[in-house]
Amino acid sequence: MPEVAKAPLRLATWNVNSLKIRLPQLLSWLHTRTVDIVCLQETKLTDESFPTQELEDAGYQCHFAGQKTYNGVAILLRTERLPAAEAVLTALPGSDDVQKRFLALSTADMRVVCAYFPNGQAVGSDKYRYKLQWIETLTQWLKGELARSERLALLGDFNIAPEARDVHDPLLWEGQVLCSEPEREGFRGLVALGLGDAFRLFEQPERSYTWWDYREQAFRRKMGLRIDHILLSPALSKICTACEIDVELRRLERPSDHAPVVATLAHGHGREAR
DNA sequence: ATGGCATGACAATCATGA
Repeated sequence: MPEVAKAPLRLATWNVNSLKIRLPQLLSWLHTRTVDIVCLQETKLTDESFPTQELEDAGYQCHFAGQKTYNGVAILLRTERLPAAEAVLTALPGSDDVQKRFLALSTADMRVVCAYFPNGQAVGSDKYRYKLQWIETLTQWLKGELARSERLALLGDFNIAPEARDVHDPLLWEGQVLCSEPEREGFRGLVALGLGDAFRLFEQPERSYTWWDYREQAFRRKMGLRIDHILLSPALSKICTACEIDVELRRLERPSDHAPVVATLAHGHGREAR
């Protein structure tokens, strides 16, 4: 049966490294790109200081889970396009984590999960063990969530470069944090739930990365890692028509060290025929 | 030599990031 054509739905994830500093860039980006769902990490803002008014004025409904100084996540929903969020979760169930790294909500018959994975600091450290445990808890929760929601998207800063081609110098990074085998196993565990790496659904340029160190002119020298990802359940992978990294934001004055990743879905609310 | 930036908290450096 014929289906009414709808404008594509665009989902994005961006580690802003301080929303206070990056708000002008975010507003300008939202103004020039059409993105419907925006997941942000490292807002570094308490909920009281979240720039709700500015973002509502820009046409977005705001959901956030923040804390002072570190971490902090948010999901922006384009009001004109999307119904109000439901079933909002501001903490990862099964975790007693005080760090604000997780936010989930439902809109347009879709479960959207925004995640800021722990960095891990160094292989073998306490923070590394915390990272692996956090990934395990997320994976277990997602397993149940996928049983309930056919249409699910996991977006965020995973702090994992899944494969050698996601690393500018695989030998230099071999076994290091962000690239170690246990972390990559964690990533593959998420994929094993049925989640597809939207970026790898398509042919991509070589040396595609989402993070470059502020030091050593790493961006200019293409010394990056692909650690920010959009993972889609099978029903969403099927309607995903594009996924790209918006490197232009890394070129700006006073940039975040991460660039956004944007995925396009062929239609928004339309259910797949059954 | 393990830093080099950047950010926030805080008031000279220090924790953290990746």
